[in-house]
This record gives sequence, C-alpha cells and structure tokens, in this order.
Amino acid sequence: MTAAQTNGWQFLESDILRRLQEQEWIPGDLIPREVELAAEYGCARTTVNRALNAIANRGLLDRKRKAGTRVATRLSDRPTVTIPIIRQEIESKDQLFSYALITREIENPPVSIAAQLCLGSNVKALHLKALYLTNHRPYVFEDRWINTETFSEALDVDFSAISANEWLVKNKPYTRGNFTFEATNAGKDVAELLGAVTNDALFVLKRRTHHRNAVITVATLTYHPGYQLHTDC
Amino acid sequence: MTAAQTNGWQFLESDILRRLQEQEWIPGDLIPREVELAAEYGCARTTVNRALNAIANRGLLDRKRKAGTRVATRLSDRPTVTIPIIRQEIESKDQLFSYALITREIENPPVSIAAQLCLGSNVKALHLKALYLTNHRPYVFEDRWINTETFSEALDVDFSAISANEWLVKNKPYTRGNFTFEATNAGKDVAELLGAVTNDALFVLKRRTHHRNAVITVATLTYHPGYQLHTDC
DNA sequence: ATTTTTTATATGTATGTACATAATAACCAA
DNA sequence: TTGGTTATTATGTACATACATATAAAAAAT
Repeated sequence: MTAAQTNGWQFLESDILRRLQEQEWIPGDLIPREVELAAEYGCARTTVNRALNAIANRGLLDRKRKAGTRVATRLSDRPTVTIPIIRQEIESKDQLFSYALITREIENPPVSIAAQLCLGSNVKALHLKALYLTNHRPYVFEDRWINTETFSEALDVDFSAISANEWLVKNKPYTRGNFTFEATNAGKDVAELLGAVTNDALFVLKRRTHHRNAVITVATLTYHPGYQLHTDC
Repeated sequence: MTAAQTNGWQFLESDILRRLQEQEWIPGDLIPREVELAAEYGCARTTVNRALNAIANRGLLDRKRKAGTRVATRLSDRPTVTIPIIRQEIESKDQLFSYALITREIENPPVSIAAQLCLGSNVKALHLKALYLTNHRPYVFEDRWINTETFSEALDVDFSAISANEWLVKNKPYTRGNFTFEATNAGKDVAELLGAVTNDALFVLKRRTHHRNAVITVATLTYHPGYQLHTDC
C-alpha cells in the first residue's frame, strides 16, 4: 500500500531498489518476507518473488530458503563491459572502418600460445596479424593464433577480405570467452604500426575463445595510444 | 519430450542453450513459440517463459510480443569484471595487505576534476593520495577527489586508518559508478611510488561514484607494472 | 499505390494454488 | 553438554488461468 501498483513487478523492483538506496535496510539485514511485502504492496507473493529474484540477480540481495532474504554485503562492484565487433565499434561512431591483413602463416606457436590452445608440441597453428583502422588511422593491432585442429574451417577463409574478429562472431556464435586487460609498452614494430612512439603505454586486450569446450583461438589486441574502455552502466 | 523434465526451467534453459550452441537455430531465426516448446517439453507455458526470459537476459535471444522469439545476432560480447575492495583482492590471494595515506588536502580541484564532480569553480574538495601494498610491495596508487558538498561526512573520516576504498563500500553501499580502463606511461613520481621505472606502461582504472544522482567521488587507480584485470566467466 | 483500420496472435504480466526443499529452531535422547 | 530427530517455515518451482499489450499481417479506405 506504500505506493501504487501502477505497473507490477517492475515497479516493485524499482521501489525496493529505492528503499535499498535509502538504506531503509542496511547490508546484512533481513528484509520483510515475501508474504509481508505482498501484503504491503497489495499484490501476490508470486509478484514479489519475481521482483526480489530480479534484484538478487543483480547481486544486491542474498536469498536463501527458510533463512529469508537479506541485503547483500557488497564487497565488490561488478561492472559490465561491452566488447563489440571492432567494425561495429568504429562505425557506430560514424567513422570509416578499414582492415588490413598483415601476415598469414601456418607455423609452430610459441609454447605459451600452444599451451593456451591446448596443442601438443610441434603442432602448427594458423597465425594472423592484422591492423584495424578508423578513418585511415590505426585503431588496433591484432595478433591471433587459431587452433586448426579443432577449427579447420579457418584454413579456407580468406582473412584478407574479412577480419577474423568479424568472421568468428558471424560464423561461430555462442562461444564462450576469456578476457584479460593490461597495459604494455609499445615495442618498435607495434609502435610503428599503431602510429605510436616506441615505449608508449598501450592498452591490451587478450582474448581466448572456446567453443564446446575446445579452445579455438587466442588473440592479443593492442590498441592505439589513448584508447579507453568504458563500462556500460 | 526431447529430454526429461527432471528439473524444470533450469533444465529447460540449459537444454535450449545447448540447442543454440549446436546451431539448431542460427542467429536471426525464429525459434518455436512458447506454446510449442511447452508441448515439446511437456511443461506449462509459464515454465518455458521463465527459461526463455533467462536466456534473453543473457542477450542470446531477442523477444518481442507477437513477433516471437528469435536468436540474437550477436555483435558483441559482454563480459563482466569484478572490481573488489582492494583489501579483499589482496587478502584473497593470501597476501599481506597494507595501506598508507600519502597526502590529504582540501584544495581547489583542476577543472577537469571539478567538472566531473559537478562543482562550480573555486569550490574546494578533499584530495587524497594513497598507496595500497601487498606484502609490503606497492600494489596500486590511488589519487582521489571527494565532493565535500554532497558528501560532507568524508571530512570527519580518518583516512589514514581506513582506506577511502573500503570506507566507501562499507558506509555508502548501493552507489552507482562509472569505470574507465586505460594504459598510461608512469610519470616520475608515480613510478617511484609503484617501484616502476619512469615511462613504464601502467594499467589505470578511473572510477566515478554516484549516490542518488550526486557525484560523490572520482578516483584514479594506477596499478603496479604487470597488473592484469580478468573477466569473470 | 498509399494510408488507415482492424484482426489475429505471441509474448508479458498477474494471481491462486499446490507441492518441493533447504535450513533454522525446537525437541528429545544418550 | 552432545548428538540426532522432527517440526516449522521462507523461499523455490510449477501449473492453470486470465487478461494485457504490442505488433505483424490482413483488410479496408483513401
């Protein structure tokens, strides 16, 4: 009865979020039971349940059977970053996208890469180097290894016409991945490619892509100087 | 009828995820209607609805009334990173955490900071510099400004005893924030603090924290050389 | 051909009901 | 005390049902 049931569970969700923000209950507290909230808001328990579950999914509430629902003691933030296809990223800013394959080799990967690809020693893999550009200026340099044992189709793709980045997302959707962010000093070669000065600090994204439990590719993306990655909300 | 209803909607969710992975339907495709899936699995439409909603929340399905449910054409990945309290981050690795406040000043922020804090010109703010250490070795350098207009309690806190990072999370939960990741070359001062060499590439996290629409603090966290941030899943 | 209106329909939301399940709390026995 | 059993209870899940709502597609009007 506090407010209105103009909407339903979405209103309920935002109203409870408001009450959390206003510290009506502090972390660790038990909040009222579903039946109580249902009575208070004049709706069915099912509706409360849906709203509370939604909030719990965000990590702001902890729910346990019989124990009740308590305010989570947040010891972390969990922001989400969106990592789009590079072409999309660029074109969404109304800039001209272009892409250039630098090298394509089938060779023995270094051990660190082989390990990541779950490859035995002396097994060759496909090694691509490419540059993505925005308005003809270097945007990001990609150094990618593809496991051709688990992913032999890659040998037939013309990666000078379509980027590995784009091809993968379009042809191997529903993969899982692993991302690492770090900073690195530009080596001479990379600096030259990216229009940077040797030793410039560059943002690096390393990505490992799985498909049905098999590692299919690892990529190191080295961004142009000044690049920033933002979280979503 | 495909499989079993041993579980309920969670099984349904994972089974449909499996069918997505196996490309039974490709991106853009309409998948069967709720009623059809309900019949196929021998459960109620409500249950299918719950499972499909869960998948749609992950971004793998697009659902629209009347239009039906179609497989999302994924043009991005959305990994989640967890940004814990620094103390937690360190202690979870069984390492010794320590913290040292370097300076605490009340002064005029530079315009870029003032703008972020939504402060007029000539309004002073609280400026903290601090170093977080792991096993007595520098871990991250924090350069923080706190808006004392919207957040005057901060003036009374002894930030030499508790880090701003920890104090905020414990006393101002349920804030929203904004994160930026980038790479920077170590300046002479920061390099010295972090045990780095001038010009080393360092990973930087910039964070802006809101509370009820007011910006309360902005912080720049510069990590030690070699630091990596990993996504969760 | 173009715009507007109507209709059909798939998903969205809410409710009452029922039973399942986990975990606390109470109880009892050794 | 200690250990184990049982009862209680809050949330979890499932279902049938009903109505809401967006919207694609068909029909009608311009």
